[in-house]
Amino acid sequence: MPELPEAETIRCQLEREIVGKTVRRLEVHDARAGREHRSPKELASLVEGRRIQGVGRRGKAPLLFLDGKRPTTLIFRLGMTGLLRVVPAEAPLEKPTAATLVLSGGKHLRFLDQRKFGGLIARPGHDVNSTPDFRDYGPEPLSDDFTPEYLKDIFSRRSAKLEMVLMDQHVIAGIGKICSDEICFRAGIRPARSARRLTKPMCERLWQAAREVLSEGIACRGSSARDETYLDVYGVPGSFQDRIYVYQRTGEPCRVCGTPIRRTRLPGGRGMHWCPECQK
DNA sequence: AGTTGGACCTGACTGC
DNA sequence: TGCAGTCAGGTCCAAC
Repeated sequence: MPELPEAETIRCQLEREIVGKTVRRLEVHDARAGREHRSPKELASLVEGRRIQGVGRRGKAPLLFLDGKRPTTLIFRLGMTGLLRVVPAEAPLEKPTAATLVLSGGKHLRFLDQRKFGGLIARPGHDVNSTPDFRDYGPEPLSDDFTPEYLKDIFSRRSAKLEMVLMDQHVIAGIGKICSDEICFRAGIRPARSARRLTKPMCERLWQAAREVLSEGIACRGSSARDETYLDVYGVPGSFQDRIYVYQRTGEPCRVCGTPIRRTRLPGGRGMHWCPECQK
Protein backbone atom coordinates (compact mmCIF):
# COMPACT_ATOMS: atom_id res chain seq x y z
CA MET A 1 0.00 0.00 0.00
CA PRO A 2 1.28 3.48 -0.67
CA GLU A 3 2.86 5.07 2.40
CA LEU A 4 5.16 8.07 2.71
CA PRO A 5 8.04 6.64 0.60
CA GLU A 6 5.70 5.78 -2.28
CA ALA A 7 3.91 9.14 -2.07
CA GLU A 8 7.26 10.96 -1.99
CA THR A 9 8.48 9.01 -5.02
CA ILE A 10 5.31 10.00 -6.87
CA ARG A 11 5.72 13.64 -5.80
CA CYS A 12 9.29 13.71 -7.03
CA GLN A 13 8.46 12.17 -10.40
CA LEU A 14 5.42 14.38 -10.94
CA GLU A 15 7.59 17.41 -10.28
CA ARG A 16 9.72 16.48 -13.29
CA GLU A 17 6.81 15.47 -15.50
CA ILE A 18 3.90 17.84 -15.08
CA VAL A 19 4.81 21.13 -13.38
CA GLY A 20 3.92 24.05 -15.66
CA LYS A 21 1.32 22.10 -17.60
CA THR A 22 -2.36 23.04 -17.62
CA VAL A 23 -5.22 20.74 -16.68
CA ARG A 24 -7.33 20.88 -19.84
CA ARG A 25 -9.95 18.42 -18.61
CA LEU A 26 -10.73 16.07 -15.73
CA GLU A 27 -12.50 12.88 -16.71
CA VAL A 28 -13.96 10.92 -13.82
CA HIS A 29 -14.46 7.30 -14.92
CA ASP A 30 -15.63 6.06 -11.54
CA ALA A 31 -17.81 8.49 -9.62
CA ARG A 32 -16.59 7.07 -6.30
CA ALA A 33 -13.21 8.71 -6.91
CA GLY A 34 -14.91 12.10 -6.59
CA ARG A 35 -17.22 11.21 -3.70
CA GLU A 36 -15.92 14.05 -1.49
CA HIS A 37 -17.59 16.44 -3.89
CA ARG A 38 -21.24 16.90 -4.76
CA SER A 39 -20.61 15.60 -8.25
CA PRO A 40 -17.74 14.69 -10.58
CA LYS A 41 -18.75 17.76 -12.56
CA GLU A 42 -18.19 20.03 -9.58
CA LEU A 43 -14.78 18.47 -8.94
CA ALA A 44 -13.85 18.96 -12.60
CA SER A 45 -14.92 22.60 -12.52
CA LEU A 46 -12.49 23.25 -9.66
CA VAL A 47 -9.43 21.99 -11.55
CA GLU A 48 -10.08 22.46 -15.26
CA GLY A 49 -8.18 25.27 -16.96
CA ARG A 50 -5.72 25.59 -14.07
CA ARG A 51 -1.96 25.55 -14.42
CA ILE A 52 0.02 23.15 -12.23
CA GLN A 53 2.23 25.50 -10.30
CA GLY A 54 3.88 22.88 -8.13
CA VAL A 55 3.66 19.43 -6.62
CA GLY A 56 3.68 18.54 -2.94
CA ARG A 57 2.94 15.83 -0.43
CA ARG A 58 1.38 15.59 3.01
CA GLY A 59 1.74 12.25 4.75
CA LYS A 60 0.71 9.58 2.25
CA ALA A 61 -1.04 12.02 -0.11
CA PRO A 62 0.53 13.55 -3.24
CA LEU A 63 -0.72 17.10 -3.93
CA LEU A 64 -1.02 19.31 -7.00
CA PHE A 65 -0.89 23.07 -6.43
CA LEU A 66 -3.04 24.75 -9.06
CA ASP A 67 -2.79 28.49 -9.70
CA GLY A 68 -5.37 30.97 -10.95
CA LYS A 69 -7.64 33.58 -9.41
CA ARG A 70 -8.63 31.15 -6.68
CA PRO A 71 -5.62 28.94 -5.93
CA THR A 72 -6.59 25.31 -5.41
CA THR A 73 -4.92 22.17 -4.14
CA LEU A 74 -5.81 18.82 -5.65
CA ILE A 75 -5.30 16.06 -3.09
CA PHE A 76 -4.81 12.45 -4.16
CA ARG A 77 -5.95 10.03 -1.48
CA LEU A 78 -4.36 6.77 -2.58
CA GLY A 79 -6.09 4.52 -0.06
CA MET A 80 -4.90 0.93 -0.33
CA THR A 81 -4.25 0.62 -4.03
CA GLY A 82 -4.20 4.10 -5.56
CA LEU A 83 -1.59 4.73 -8.27
CA LEU A 84 -0.68 7.70 -10.45
CA ARG A 85 0.63 7.22 -13.97
CA VAL A 86 1.87 9.71 -16.53
CA VAL A 87 1.16 8.31 -19.98
CA PRO A 88 0.85 9.54 -23.59
CA ALA A 89 -2.73 10.55 -24.41
CA GLU A 90 -3.11 7.61 -26.78
CA ALA A 91 -2.21 4.98 -24.16
CA PRO A 92 -5.11 2.54 -23.70
CA LEU A 93 -7.23 3.07 -20.59
CA GLU A 94 -6.33 0.45 -18.00
CA LYS A 95 -9.27 -1.15 -16.22
CA PRO A 96 -8.87 0.29 -12.72
CA THR A 97 -8.47 3.87 -14.01
CA ALA A 98 -10.78 6.00 -11.88
CA ALA A 99 -9.89 9.44 -13.24
CA THR A 100 -7.82 11.08 -15.97
CA LEU A 101 -6.30 14.55 -15.94
CA VAL A 102 -5.85 15.59 -19.56
CA LEU A 103 -2.80 17.86 -19.57
CA SER A 104 -1.51 20.42 -22.04
CA GLY A 105 1.34 19.03 -24.13
CA GLY A 106 -0.37 15.74 -24.88
CA LYS A 107 0.06 13.73 -21.71
CA HIS A 108 -2.42 12.19 -19.32
CA LEU A 109 -2.10 11.90 -15.56
CA ARG A 110 -4.14 8.84 -14.69
CA PHE A 111 -5.40 7.82 -11.27
CA LEU A 112 -5.80 4.04 -10.96
CA ASP A 113 -7.42 2.42 -7.96
CA GLN A 114 -8.11 -1.30 -7.83
CA ARG A 115 -9.87 -1.34 -4.47
CA LYS A 116 -11.51 2.06 -4.76
CA PHE A 117 -10.66 3.33 -1.31
CA GLY A 118 -8.92 6.33 -2.81
CA GLY A 119 -10.18 9.53 -4.36
CA LEU A 120 -9.50 13.08 -5.57
CA ILE A 121 -10.30 16.11 -3.45
CA ALA A 122 -9.99 19.75 -4.52
CA ARG A 123 -9.60 22.32 -1.72
CA PRO A 124 -9.28 26.11 -1.87
CA GLY A 125 -5.81 27.53 -1.20
CA HIS A 126 -2.39 25.94 -1.02
CA ASP A 127 -2.09 25.62 2.75
CA VAL A 128 -3.23 22.04 3.15
CA ASN A 129 -2.76 22.12 6.91
CA SER A 130 -5.82 24.32 7.14
CA THR A 131 -8.01 21.88 5.18
CA PRO A 132 -10.30 19.46 7.02
CA ASP A 133 -8.25 16.66 5.46
CA PHE A 134 -4.98 17.50 7.21
CA ARG A 135 -5.89 19.94 9.98
CA ASP A 136 -5.24 17.43 12.76
CA TYR A 137 -2.30 15.65 11.11
CA GLY A 138 0.91 15.01 13.01
CA PRO A 139 4.33 16.27 11.89
CA GLU A 140 6.16 15.04 8.82
CA PRO A 141 8.60 12.45 10.18
CA LEU A 142 11.52 13.82 8.14
CA SER A 143 10.95 17.40 9.28
CA ASP A 144 12.48 19.21 12.26
CA ASP A 145 9.08 19.21 14.00
CA PHE A 146 9.51 15.50 14.57
CA THR A 147 11.73 14.89 17.60
CA PRO A 148 12.27 12.19 20.26
CA GLU A 149 10.79 14.61 22.80
CA TYR A 150 7.64 14.96 20.72
CA LEU A 151 7.27 11.17 20.61
CA LYS A 152 7.79 10.81 24.36
CA ASP A 153 5.17 13.48 25.03
CA ILE A 154 2.53 11.99 22.71
CA PHE A 155 3.19 8.42 23.81
CA SER A 156 2.74 9.33 27.49
CA ARG A 157 -0.94 9.96 26.74
CA ARG A 158 -1.57 6.83 24.67
CA SER A 159 -2.16 3.40 26.15
CA ALA A 160 -2.75 1.75 22.76
CA LYS A 161 -0.20 -0.55 21.19
CA LEU A 162 2.86 1.13 19.69
CA GLU A 163 2.04 -0.21 16.20
CA MET A 164 -1.39 1.45 16.31
CA VAL A 165 -0.04 4.77 17.54
CA LEU A 166 2.70 4.86 14.89
CA MET A 167 0.07 4.39 12.18
CA ASP A 168 -2.17 7.13 13.60
CA GLN A 169 -1.83 9.97 11.09
CA HIS A 170 -2.64 12.45 13.84
CA VAL A 171 0.54 11.38 15.64
CA ILE A 172 2.97 11.08 12.68
CA ALA A 173 1.98 11.63 9.06
CA GLY A 174 2.74 8.99 6.45
CA ILE A 175 3.37 5.74 8.31
CA GLY A 176 1.39 2.61 7.33
CA LYS A 177 1.71 -1.10 8.00
CA ILE A 178 5.02 -1.80 6.28
CA CYS A 179 6.88 1.16 7.77
CA SER A 180 5.36 0.64 11.21
CA ASP A 181 6.45 -3.02 11.36
CA GLU A 182 9.94 -2.12 10.11
CA ILE A 183 10.38 0.85 12.45
CA CYS A 184 9.50 -1.28 15.49
CA PHE A 185 11.95 -3.96 14.35
CA ARG A 186 14.82 -1.56 13.81
CA ALA A 187 14.16 0.09 17.16
CA GLY A 188 14.16 -3.36 18.80
CA ILE A 189 10.76 -2.78 20.42
CA ARG A 190 7.74 -5.08 20.32
CA PRO A 191 4.88 -3.48 18.36
CA ALA A 192 2.34 -4.71 20.92
CA ARG A 193 3.95 -2.76 23.74
CA SER A 194 1.75 0.00 25.12
CA ALA A 195 3.02 3.34 23.81
CA ARG A 196 2.72 4.79 27.30
CA ARG A 197 5.32 2.30 28.56
CA LEU A 198 8.10 3.48 26.25
CA THR A 199 11.17 4.89 27.97
CA LYS A 200 13.08 7.93 26.78
CA PRO A 201 15.89 5.83 25.20
CA MET A 202 13.24 3.76 23.41
CA CYS A 203 11.68 6.94 22.01
CA GLU A 204 15.09 8.00 20.74
CA ARG A 205 15.63 4.64 19.06
CA LEU A 206 12.18 4.80 17.54
CA TRP A 207 12.76 8.32 16.26
CA GLN A 208 16.05 7.24 14.69
CA ALA A 209 14.50 4.08 13.22
CA ALA A 210 11.58 6.03 11.74
CA ARG A 211 13.90 8.44 9.95
CA GLU A 212 16.07 5.60 8.68
CA VAL A 213 13.20 3.46 7.40
CA LEU A 214 11.49 6.37 5.65
CA SER A 215 14.71 7.73 4.10
CA GLU A 216 15.68 4.28 2.85
CA GLY A 217 12.16 3.71 1.59
CA ILE A 218 12.38 6.91 -0.44
CA ALA A 219 15.87 6.06 -1.72
CA CYS A 220 14.49 2.67 -2.88
CA ARG A 221 11.56 4.45 -4.59
CA GLY A 222 9.02 2.74 -2.37
CA SER A 223 8.03 -0.83 -1.74
CA SER A 224 6.31 -3.18 -4.19
CA ALA A 225 6.10 -6.16 -1.84
CA ARG A 226 4.56 -9.48 -2.75
CA ASP A 227 0.81 -8.91 -3.15
CA GLU A 228 1.26 -5.16 -3.24
CA THR A 229 0.39 -3.47 -6.46
CA TYR A 230 2.42 -0.31 -6.06
CA LEU A 231 4.22 0.97 -9.13
CA ASP A 232 5.65 4.43 -9.68
CA VAL A 233 4.50 7.07 -12.15
CA TYR A 234 6.36 5.26 -14.95
CA GLY A 235 4.96 1.83 -14.02
CA VAL A 236 8.24 0.71 -12.41
CA PRO A 237 8.25 -1.17 -9.05
CA GLY A 238 10.23 0.08 -6.05
CA SER A 239 12.87 -2.00 -4.31
CA PHE A 240 12.38 -1.40 -0.58
CA GLN A 241 10.75 -4.84 -0.25
CA ASP A 242 14.27 -6.31 -0.61
CA ARG A 243 15.34 -4.58 2.60
CA ILE A 244 12.35 -5.54 4.71
CA TYR A 245 13.06 -7.46 7.94
CA VAL A 246 9.59 -8.44 9.18
CA TYR A 247 6.60 -7.26 7.13
CA GLN A 248 4.81 -10.28 5.63
CA ARG A 249 7.69 -12.59 6.58
CA THR A 250 5.63 -14.70 9.02
CA GLY A 251 7.44 -17.97 9.80
CA GLU A 252 10.54 -17.01 7.83
CA PRO A 253 13.85 -16.71 9.72
CA CYS A 254 14.77 -13.30 11.11
CA ARG A 255 17.55 -11.78 8.99
CA VAL A 256 19.47 -10.91 12.16
CA CYS A 257 19.03 -13.89 14.51
CA GLY A 258 17.26 -16.61 12.52
CA THR A 259 14.24 -16.83 14.83
CA PRO A 260 10.96 -17.31 12.90
CA ILE A 261 9.09 -14.05 12.45
CA ARG A 262 5.77 -13.96 14.29
CA ARG A 263 2.49 -12.41 13.27
CA THR A 264 0.02 -11.15 15.88
CA ARG A 265 -3.41 -9.69 15.36
CA LEU A 266 -4.03 -6.09 16.30
CA PRO A 267 -7.43 -4.80 17.41
CA GLY A 268 -9.41 -4.38 14.21
CA GLY A 269 -8.03 -7.62 12.75
CA ARG A 270 -4.86 -6.25 11.18
CA GLY A 271 -1.63 -8.13 11.66
CA MET A 272 1.75 -6.97 12.91
CA HIS A 273 5.00 -8.78 12.21
CA TRP A 274 7.88 -8.98 14.67
CA CYS A 275 10.88 -10.98 15.84
CA PRO A 276 10.43 -12.39 19.36
CA GLU A 277 14.22 -12.42 19.84
CA CYS A 278 15.27 -9.01 18.48
CA GLN A 279 12.31 -7.04 19.82
CA LYS A 280 11.65 -6.59 23.52
C1' DA B 1 -10.20 12.23 24.66
C1' DG B 2 -8.65 7.82 23.62
C1' DT B 3 -9.84 3.27 22.07
C1' DT B 4 -12.26 -0.17 19.54
C1' DG B 5 -14.94 -2.24 15.84
C1' DG B 6 -17.42 -2.02 11.54
C1' DA B 7 -17.88 -0.52 6.77
C1' DC B 8 -16.07 0.25 2.44
C1' DC B 9 -13.73 -2.68 -1.78
C1' DT B 10 -11.97 -6.41 -4.89
C1' DG B 11 -8.17 -9.64 -6.45
C1' DA B 12 -5.98 -13.57 -4.65
C1' DC B 13 -6.11 -17.41 -2.11
C1' DT B 14 -8.21 -21.57 0.62
C1' DG B 15 -11.24 -25.37 1.23
C1' DC B 16 -14.90 -28.33 0.05
C1' DT C 1 -13.79 -26.92 -12.20
C1' DG C 2 -16.40 -23.98 -9.47
C1' DC C 3 -18.25 -21.61 -5.92
C1' DA C 4 -18.36 -19.66 -1.20
C1' DG C 5 -15.71 -17.85 2.33
C1' DT C 6 -11.59 -15.38 4.03
C1' DC C 7 -7.91 -12.13 3.91
C1' DA C 8 -5.50 -7.58 3.19
C1' DG C 9 -5.36 -2.65 5.17
C1' DG C 10 -6.18 3.24 4.68
C1' DT C 11 -9.58 6.05 6.50
C1' DC C 12 -13.78 7.53 8.36
C1' DC C 13 -17.53 7.04 11.60
C1' DA C 14 -20.12 5.41 15.50
C1' DA C 15 -20.11 3.71 20.11
C1' DC C 16 -18.17 2.69 24.44
